Amino acid sequence: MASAPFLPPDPPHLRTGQDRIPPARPASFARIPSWVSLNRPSSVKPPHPTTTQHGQVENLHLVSLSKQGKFEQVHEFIKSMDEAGIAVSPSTYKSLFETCGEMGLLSEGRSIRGRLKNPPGFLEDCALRMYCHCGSLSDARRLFDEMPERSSFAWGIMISGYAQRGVLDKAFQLFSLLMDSGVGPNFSVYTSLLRSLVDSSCLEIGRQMHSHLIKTGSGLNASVGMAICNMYVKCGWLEGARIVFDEMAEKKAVAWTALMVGYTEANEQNDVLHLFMKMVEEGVELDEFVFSIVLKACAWLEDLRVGRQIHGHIVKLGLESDVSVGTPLVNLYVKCTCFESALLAFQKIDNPNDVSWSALISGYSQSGRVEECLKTYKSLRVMDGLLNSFIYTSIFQACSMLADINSGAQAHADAIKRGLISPLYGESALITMYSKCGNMDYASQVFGSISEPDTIAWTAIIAGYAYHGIASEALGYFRKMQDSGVRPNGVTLVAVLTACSHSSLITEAEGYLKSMNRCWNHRNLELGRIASENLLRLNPDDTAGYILLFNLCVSHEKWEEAARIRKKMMEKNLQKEVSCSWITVRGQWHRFIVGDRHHPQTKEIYAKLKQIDFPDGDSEDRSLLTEEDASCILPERRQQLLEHSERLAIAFGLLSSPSNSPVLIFKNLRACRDCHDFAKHVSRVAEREIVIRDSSRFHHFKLGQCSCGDYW
DNA sequence: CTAGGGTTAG
Repeated sequence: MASAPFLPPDPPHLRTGQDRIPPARPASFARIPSWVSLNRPSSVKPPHPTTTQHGQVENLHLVSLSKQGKFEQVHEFIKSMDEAGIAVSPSTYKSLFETCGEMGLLSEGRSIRGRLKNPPGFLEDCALRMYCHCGSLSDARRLFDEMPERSSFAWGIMISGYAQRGVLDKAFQLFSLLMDSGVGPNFSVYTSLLRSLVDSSCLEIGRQMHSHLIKTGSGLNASVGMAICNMYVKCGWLEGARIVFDEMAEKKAVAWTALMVGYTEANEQNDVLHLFMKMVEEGVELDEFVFSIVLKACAWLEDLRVGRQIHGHIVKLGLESDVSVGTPLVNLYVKCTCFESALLAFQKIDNPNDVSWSALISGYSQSGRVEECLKTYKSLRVMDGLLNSFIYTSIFQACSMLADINSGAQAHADAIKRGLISPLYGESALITMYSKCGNMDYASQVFGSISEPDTIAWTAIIAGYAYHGIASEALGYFRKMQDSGVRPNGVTLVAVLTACSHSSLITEAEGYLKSMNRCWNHRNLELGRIASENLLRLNPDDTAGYILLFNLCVSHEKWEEAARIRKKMMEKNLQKEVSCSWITVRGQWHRFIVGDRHHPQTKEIYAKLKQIDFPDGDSEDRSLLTEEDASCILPERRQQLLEHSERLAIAFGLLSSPSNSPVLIFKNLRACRDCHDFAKHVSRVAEREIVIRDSSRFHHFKLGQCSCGDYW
């Protein structure tokens, strides 16, 4: 082997069995694998035994090795070529530099550059580009400074190198040197400089570039115009972008899209729609980019009417199946809470990608279709490349709705293995998931792993402890948050107030809470009517607005008014959420609704309820009526009270779990007072710890007492 | 040279 310098030193994939390569013989073409000739420019004729020039095969082999990243072999092969007196050709060097640049192999690139004595100018440019691609601006600059003469390419490469890495001062310094040097700049210098101006801090220098271009008149072609417009968009100066845009001679869809992106980011969604209408009027050819951005604007505005019109346009153009159009369409319908339309739009997509799937999955979780959400996720797990960190964030959310620690922890572990936990987004969702599943240890572990928690992450952990009624921890985190300099928002304060309701550690917060409480305690019907009137004017379909007013009327014994409100809800087809409770026993789900008799152990469950023999509740305090309580006021509903879902779940829990373990129940709505009393009673007579997580918090019942202190 | 998906509470 060593005596055959032109042959691959180590081509294991060529060897079959004991097949050996004959020594000391020029390359056998039968043994040159097909990939040698791959990716050759068409101008280069494929080698042929009879017409091959000296060294051509070896050079080809070298290129091929480098493209496979086998640089150890590249060096060995170069050495053997040297020994055999075969030259490495300039085009091979060019290719080697390109590969090193693409793969970021700086030291390989350096050593190859080191072999060159007096290389031709174009090869120096290639080496320069290689250094820039590898991110070594110092190597690049050294080479640039040593060049006896610099082409306009070299200037462009060096300036772009600085610009792309955000070293703006050096980029512009060099640019002014170039202006003085007498070498005319090419367009790519301008566009790469403009492209490097990416935020509002660059606006001033961007304006200077713009005026320079106008003065010299050197670069006012379409692509430079586009670059200026984009620069102004990124720098947040939409007026400037608009002026440049209006002056463009020929406006293709790209230019419109760039400006629309600016408007969406500035949250000027109506301007996006106006631009779109103008495009349609002017007959601009619409592409998938235009639709994706205009659909995003509709989603923001939750404007279903316009959204459906645009959908119609998309269908006419036959773009419905395009993944770039179909995906934002799915999202539009999700945001407008039209889940059926979202699903239909998804089904029309030809090749849904991970973004499409994440739009669908987040739609499932946002519309509470938790089981479909998890089912879809599981089906994606066995496919390649369709899961991403967005999907996992939605999955964590779904698991917190289910309060299913098993699925949740599994998804968490899975996401860790795949490296798909999104910083802050996924982490905050995990904190909430573990909190809602009742495991504050895990929740705080996740929080502790975040290097720089933002407002939302802090809020998530505070809300978690508040949810569990552990005020001291919640307030401790709130103090730490303030110390860290992260600003709380309205949501944070709601969480803090929730925590405060069990503590007088922050007198101000307590006072605030008390003042809010007094309004409810006064049971001011007149004020309540005005408030709900306004609330319902904002959103006529808001169930909570009706329910609150209904409860208020009930507490004032205004039965007829209460009935009218109910009737109105029925007319508008607004349904209150069906109350249900669930429990997991040995990994199995058991779900109950009021008066449920579907469970296979129904007989035993009702027998157990009877055995507990809790007296029919007659709570005199109607100020804390929940939605369910209110319906219990009506005599025919009173019987139902005895069969509320959480009672069924508790009874089943007592029957089916070991007598020394706590019974953990989940409920989708707030616990009613009678059932709360029932749970206290059970915890005393059965001497069992009972934990109920309702829609607002955790309740830990022990020996007739509840951790919530009867406040929830 | 332009696009689409996800986080906290009541």
